[in-house]
Amino acid sequence: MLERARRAKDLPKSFSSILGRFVPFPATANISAEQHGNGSLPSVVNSAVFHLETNLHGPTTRTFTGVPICAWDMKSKKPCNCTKSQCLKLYCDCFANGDFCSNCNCNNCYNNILHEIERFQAIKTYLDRNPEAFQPKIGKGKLGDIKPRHNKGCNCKRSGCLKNYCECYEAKVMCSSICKCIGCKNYEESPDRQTLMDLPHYSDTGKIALTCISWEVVEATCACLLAQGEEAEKEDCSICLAEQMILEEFGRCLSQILYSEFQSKGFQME
DNA sequence: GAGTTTGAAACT
DNA sequence: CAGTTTCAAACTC
Repeated sequence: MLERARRAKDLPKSFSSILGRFVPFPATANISAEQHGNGSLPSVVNSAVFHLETNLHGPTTRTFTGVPICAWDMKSKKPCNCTKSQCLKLYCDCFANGDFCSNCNCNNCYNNILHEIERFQAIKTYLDRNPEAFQPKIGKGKLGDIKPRHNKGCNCKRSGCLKNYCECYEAKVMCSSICKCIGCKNYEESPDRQTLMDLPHYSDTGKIALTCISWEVVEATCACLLAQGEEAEKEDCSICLAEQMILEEFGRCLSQILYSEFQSKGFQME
């Protein structure tokens, strides 16, 4: 995989920029609407990447544990139910996480490849307003802090920050000094919080946290996919075949990633 | 499943 | 920047 990645490093910059879509925001957002719409990007790669994004639900920066250890989450993306936002506002979780909508229950959805111009325009609008609009909400906290915290803090008034209405609680992080919540019970020594934590549903049983997907691994994977896309173009393959080749390459990369992960955790692989 | 509550996002 | 409205998710019944 690394050797393939090294070869792919020599690819033209435009390829790399479009595959930036394969890594989470804000890298995705670096592509302007003009760049995207000029038709110079390889449609084969473009379309395959879209399929990867929509069918595999990755990448996403939101993790169930609230600790964005890696960009990809094993958990499937939760479908949204937007009715009025066209899924192009931050109300929409899919859009806010940098995902396309897929298998959602939304109405009049524009958060898909069919409306990419509108989608990119919306992204651009938000980034102009706030360059960190698509950054993960849970960050590491102040320099030197070990524990993660909500980057903006919450403003809860009635939930005591012990219900999923609260973004801190939902992300399983403590409220911090930047929160403006009233009647907060979401702090380390809180007896109410302790009671909730003792309930069985709180713990994430059966989940596998991927810790091995570093940026280097993501980059290497993207490089492999690019190499495959380029090869497909060189051989003048049909779009369908090219997509298949890229997807198969992705499968191989994924296998290797999971293999390394399981090995590092001491699981026996068949 | 329908209705209510909640708080973030958007708007004024 | 503060107050209000809109929105979608969480929650309750």
